[in-house]
Amino acid sequence: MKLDTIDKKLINLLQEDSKRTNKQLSLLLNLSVTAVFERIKKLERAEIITRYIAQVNPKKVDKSFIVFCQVKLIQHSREYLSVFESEILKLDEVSECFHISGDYDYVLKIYVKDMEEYREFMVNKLTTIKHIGSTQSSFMIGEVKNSAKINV
Amino acid sequence: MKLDTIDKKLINLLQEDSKRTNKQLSLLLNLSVTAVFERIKKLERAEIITRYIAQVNPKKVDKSFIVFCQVKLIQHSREYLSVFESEILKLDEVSECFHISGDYDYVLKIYVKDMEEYREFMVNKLTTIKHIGSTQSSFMIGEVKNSAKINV
DNA sequence: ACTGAAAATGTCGAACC
DNA sequence: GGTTCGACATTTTCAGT
Repeated sequence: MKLDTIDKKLINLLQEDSKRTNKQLSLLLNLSVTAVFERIKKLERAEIITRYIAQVNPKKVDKSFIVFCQVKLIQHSREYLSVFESEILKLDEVSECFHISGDYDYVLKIYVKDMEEYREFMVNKLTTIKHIGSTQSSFMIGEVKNSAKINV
Repeated sequence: MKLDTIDKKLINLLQEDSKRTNKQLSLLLNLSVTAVFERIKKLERAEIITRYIAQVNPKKVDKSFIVFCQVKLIQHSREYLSVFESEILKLDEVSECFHISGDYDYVLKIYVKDMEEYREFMVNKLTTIKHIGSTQSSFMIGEVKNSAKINV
């Protein structure tokens, strides 16, 4: 699907705040309410906008200990990869997991309450997964930018 | 604020799909529409739910080249940190940036079109920032999990 | 893409358990 | 804390042009 300037603006606006009403958007974009409505539906149908979510403040829900954990497997056979990946999907603490190039195979973003809970997670969950070679954890000290936005 | 089981369920549901209507939520939670409405307002007022956003498919908007870039500064003085951080905020390609412990100081999540655009970004934007010691880029090969969710 | 109108939801007060 | 009821405002949705 081809996107014009208005589509791009609309996508950016909805990535910042999806609770804006079509009326508000229509004013920002100089369109009618219906035109906005139709553009959004088109973006949804084209799966350019995939979903709408609420964002939660980790500090207020006892998940302020945030860790980036890199994982290396002992081998890179298809089987090892898929065992690891399907186990990761089951772990609630893991919010994101990406297969990456470089020294390590995966990077995980993990939300827990504190170091103790992280230790529990590592010992009883993550490192019980088969075929893990090594891991390296980086703890989040501060959040500089967390836009969750792809600027188009 | 103290959260009961229903609050937690509600938070998880809204993190998965914030477009659910209060009516749908009321059925899922065995509450009245009004009760759902009031709980959500309370969560918003308490800033437990901070905002609502649309998620975009990077492949459909020409941003399928995703990079985790770790950055090390040459020194850790307050001044160097804040110069770096304020420069990062200006870069549209950087969706997320966190200050982390460990070998590197920061990790960045970057969305661009392709390797060429990434090279442009590195040469003309990122590495022109003062006080950067070294960087290390990991390219995303695959997405295993991208829930953007904090399970409570 | 627009206008206009119907249908669905959101919002909130009141009375009550 | 929870409920139902009711009413109005707002928004979504869709015909027709």
